[in-house]
Amino acid sequence: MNEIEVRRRATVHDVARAAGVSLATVDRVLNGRPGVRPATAQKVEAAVAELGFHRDLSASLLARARDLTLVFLIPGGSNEFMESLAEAVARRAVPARAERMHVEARRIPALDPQALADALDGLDARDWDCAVIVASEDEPVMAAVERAARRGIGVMTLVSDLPGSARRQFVGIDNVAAGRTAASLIGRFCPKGKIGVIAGSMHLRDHRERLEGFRAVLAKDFPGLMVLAPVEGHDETEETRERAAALIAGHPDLAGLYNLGAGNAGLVAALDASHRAGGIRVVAHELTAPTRAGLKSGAIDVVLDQNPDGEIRAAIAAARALALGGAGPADAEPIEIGIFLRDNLR
Amino acid sequence: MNEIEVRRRATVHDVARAAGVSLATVDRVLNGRPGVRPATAQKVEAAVAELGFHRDLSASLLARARDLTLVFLIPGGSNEFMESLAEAVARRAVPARAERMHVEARRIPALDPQALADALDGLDARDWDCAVIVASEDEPVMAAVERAARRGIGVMTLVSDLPGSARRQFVGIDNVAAGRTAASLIGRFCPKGKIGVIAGSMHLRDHRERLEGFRAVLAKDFPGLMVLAPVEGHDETEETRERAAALIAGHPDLAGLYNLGAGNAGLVAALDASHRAGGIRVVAHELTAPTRAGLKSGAIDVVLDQNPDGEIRAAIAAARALALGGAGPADAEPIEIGIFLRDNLR
DNA sequence: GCACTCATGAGGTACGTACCTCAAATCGGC
DNA sequence: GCCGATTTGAGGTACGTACCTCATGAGTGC
Repeated sequence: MNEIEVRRRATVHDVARAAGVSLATVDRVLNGRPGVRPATAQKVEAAVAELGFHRDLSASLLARARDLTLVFLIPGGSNEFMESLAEAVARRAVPARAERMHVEARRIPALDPQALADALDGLDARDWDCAVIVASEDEPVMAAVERAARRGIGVMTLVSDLPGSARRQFVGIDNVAAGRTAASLIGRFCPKGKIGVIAGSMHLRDHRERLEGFRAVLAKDFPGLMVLAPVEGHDETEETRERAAALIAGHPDLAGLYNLGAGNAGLVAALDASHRAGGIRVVAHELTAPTRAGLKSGAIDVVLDQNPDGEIRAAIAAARALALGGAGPADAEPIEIGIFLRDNLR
Repeated sequence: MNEIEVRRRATVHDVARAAGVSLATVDRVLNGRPGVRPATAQKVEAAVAELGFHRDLSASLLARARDLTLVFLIPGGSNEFMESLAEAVARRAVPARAERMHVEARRIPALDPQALADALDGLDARDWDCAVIVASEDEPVMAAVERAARRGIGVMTLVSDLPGSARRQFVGIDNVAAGRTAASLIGRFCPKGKIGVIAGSMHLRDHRERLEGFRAVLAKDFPGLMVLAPVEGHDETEETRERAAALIAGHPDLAGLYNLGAGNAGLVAALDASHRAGGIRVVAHELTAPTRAGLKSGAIDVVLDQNPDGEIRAAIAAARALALGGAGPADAEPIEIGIFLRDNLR
């Protein structure tokens, strides 16, 4: 069709020829099998680089009897967004199967670093090619990621990143930008007054980043607003309700509320109970049943959303890319931050 | 790993056994080769349905010497969004190649039904599995889609749909919802006054749908606003500038402006020249260089966006699904409408 | 019931990779 | 320069589908 089409993709045979070794040796190097001298391995790697060889995933998955396996370790609890992530995994399982991928979601205790580490440690590298975690930034998690990577399991982070670890890729939104957007909306909505902030946990990097972006824009562009110290609702409905109720009751001049974590059913309940819903400008995260209800009733003004289906799709695509390239981080396109008002609910 | 994993996918061999025919016959039926009695073909199809057989795309593409080919026929002209679609195709060409797909973008004259029809007619079914068009709703286009489908080329529509035609799938946003969202934003921004509307062409279904949604919400929720008759800028910079300038000059009480087509560089130029930028609330479509500039300068308040990369990715995925299933429309997930203010530019 | 066409079966090769076996070559140490 | 261990080569089969040939089956018209 054109010059690109004419030029055949390089195959393992080409690599063998270019490196001056046999097919078996190329295979040993590519699949990390033992019994190859470093000097020979280097010859092969040089040929791979020179030819721009990339393993043909279709053929590779066809030849292995087994599909590419990918497990999502998703926090449990009353966090509706995590629920929707798990549902998205289930939805994508069917089409993924057509692409020779087996994807599965497992729920683990939320905000429990040791439970996440244990779940990672429990993965057998013979069964799983890749694991996707919603990371909290804690030492046991870092160490478990390291161990999994060493066993040959590619670890990716979803929603909340773990930079500096052995994770191969992060899939999620720019949380600093999300916080900044929340601030710029709240700032336009509220001429003056106090702004309350509710987080899930400061151990979650995504929450810390949102707070950082939020504070930065408010401080710079809206000096008339005063940000209260953030309180933690641990992403649970009831705890978030209590924190929100306390904020509302304790500050009669509360102009805005930013819940950068989950537990939005509790937030809406507290707003409704206070009879000040509609008088306080509220920005929350993730389009779920409670935030939809809040938007419709007017209790919530804006919801910032990271499309769970899109994230799961991106994670699955990234896993394929990892399996294909073997090497460096595939450049994933960033997930968009969705902004939802009552009128553009999907 | 679990019961799904254990249960092998059905193969052509299984289908042959279940239908009580040979492999060759199954192959003839699946690939539409001649020489099969209708009764036999039906037996095979029944077996396919019963076993839930789906052709293994990896193996299929491996066996055909040729990659799956997909051509995007994208309007040319000064329309920046179309430009970004073409760029997105080029970007996706590389990863698509790893999935054994050849994708290519061709530019054709904009708003020229005959040119589009000719381009479709010029596609050889031996070279192209699938074509993606940005359709205008005109008879020559409908007929050409019909002919292409008859030749065995799967046609999909992008951005603007062509219902009732032989197109297999539409990839794009819900344009009625986009128009409604524009109205609900303009409505909140403007207490009263006249609202101007600029369209590209009323032959484009997406533009008609946006206008429909826009008018419906304004009429229902914001009766204080008066919508002027829409003018056509034909998605060209200069023509849009003239139309916008005329609207602004002709209506000193113009409160809002909705450009539901392209040509935004002209819109911004007209606003700047009028010295009323900032005094008129402006909603436009598609995040491109001119709309970004407009957001930053304050000339444009909100941009509604359909992520071109996401659309191209969805189109490519849909093409795979079509090639795989052969049958009915793959249920594509709808493309999200992005809302961008100055502060959440990505 | 003959010649003929058309439908079907049987079997092969190919795609690019994974994984296996077995023999042969090469290496290091002494 | 010999031994034993390690490294390498050669070649095979398999995955699931596409596409090919050739032979044989069934069906048709006359």
